[in-house]
Amino acid sequence: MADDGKATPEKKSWADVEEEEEAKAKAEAEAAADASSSAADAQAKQIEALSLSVPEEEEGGGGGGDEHGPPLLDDSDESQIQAVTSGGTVYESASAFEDLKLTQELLKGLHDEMGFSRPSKIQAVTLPMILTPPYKDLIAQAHNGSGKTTCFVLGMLSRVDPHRKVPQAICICPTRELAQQNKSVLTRMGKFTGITCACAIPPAQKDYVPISRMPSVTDQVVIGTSGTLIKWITHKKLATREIKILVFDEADHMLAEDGFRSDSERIMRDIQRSAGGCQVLLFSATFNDRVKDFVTKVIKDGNQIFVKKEDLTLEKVKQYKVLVPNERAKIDVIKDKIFEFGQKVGQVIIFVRTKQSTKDVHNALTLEDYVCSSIQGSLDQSEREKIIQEFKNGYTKVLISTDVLARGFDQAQVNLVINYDMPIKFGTRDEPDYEVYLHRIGRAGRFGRKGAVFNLLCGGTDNTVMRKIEDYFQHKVPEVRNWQSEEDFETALKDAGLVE
DNA sequence: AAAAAAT
Repeated sequence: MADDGKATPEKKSWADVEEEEEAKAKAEAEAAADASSSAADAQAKQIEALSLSVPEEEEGGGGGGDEHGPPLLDDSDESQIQAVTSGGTVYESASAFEDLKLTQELLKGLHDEMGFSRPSKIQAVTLPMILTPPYKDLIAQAHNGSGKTTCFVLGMLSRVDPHRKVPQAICICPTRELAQQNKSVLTRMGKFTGITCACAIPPAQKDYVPISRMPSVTDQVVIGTSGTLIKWITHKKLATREIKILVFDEADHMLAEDGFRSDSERIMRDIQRSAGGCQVLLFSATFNDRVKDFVTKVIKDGNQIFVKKEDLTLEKVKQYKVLVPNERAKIDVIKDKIFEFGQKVGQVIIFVRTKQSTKDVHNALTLEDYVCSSIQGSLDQSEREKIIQEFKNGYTKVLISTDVLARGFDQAQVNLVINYDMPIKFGTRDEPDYEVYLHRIGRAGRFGRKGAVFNLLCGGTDNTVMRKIEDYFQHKVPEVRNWQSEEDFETALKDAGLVE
């Protein structure tokens, strides 16, 4: 009966750089002139009650790999959110997938293949917005693990014509792993529709074929990373003429981060030119003020859903500080505490700051016969896939990773996250990367499950970073009193609900 | 002092 969290794969015209700077300056001016009616604020419908209400875990019985549906919405009034949005259109929140005029094939995929019974809150609110003509753009923020993937996957599956063998939907992701994961969700959900999906990521070396010899894409949906998508478009392997819907997963990152931003702009411009525009969906758990301001200027007339940053931390994922005297002690904590307790409870991801650190930590642990694996973006593609596969299979329990897996990676059994290094903004010493922090801890507690996070802090800088994070999210993080005490760790895991 | 994406 104490069987917890079996896989529920949640399952689930355009500004130039200069214009953005201009927009930023303008926004600041506006904000100064009239704080109460800045354009972004006025339009944003802050739906604050969007946090998922998840039933207590009540899964019984074993059953390998069988999947549960998403948590049911409460039968309270809360489940009936009415969002009045841009253009005055009123959308009725969907209390059942049946309310959405989906095809029988799609409903079958949702119920039979995915095991979903009813929409999660973010799904209930956004799906009508996505699926009701006129198809308006959407910027949607919702908590980690709350079911965003299903929103845009269902959006793409509903809007493409299965009978036309031509690309009609594109989804852009920040990492290859996320692209593959999203493709896998879409393929499962669309199992009975006949819709197919191509994954636009660089091939493993062994599968390499020159782009000139690659056949044109005939799949209705293409999900990929920005560089490869651009490559396919440039070489006329991916026609954008009939694209009806364009999705940015982890949109704050894709639209605001250097490198990604220009790629994203490029793809939007291509579609704008050849297809005359299409519905654009932006999804992420994080949109900081700066990015929110930017994206609301890029996607002007869309519907918007935002969550206050103070409401973003997941209640069921307990965070802790662990003060250690030196770097070496971090390894000891992993060995003596995390391997001791953590991997018995579920799977563990250890986040480090650099690629080199993944190797260092991995080696240090391997030297002492601890079994783990590590991943970072410089590994060969086939190696990356193998490591992910082994982790998703549950074959490996402890995975050391750079921020390549910080966003979107969905593995229900992960209920423990270790911040071996705290995330800091590039070029700074003690300025936290709040978004990365939130995404990392969101790897635990998928779909309302319980989880724990241990922040390993060594020295003044780490403490400063942690304190700023607490202030930012207005969330006090308790301390594990003694890093050497087994009891203290056990108590923490008990409080988190991970051990009896 | 950087993760990521890709040529």
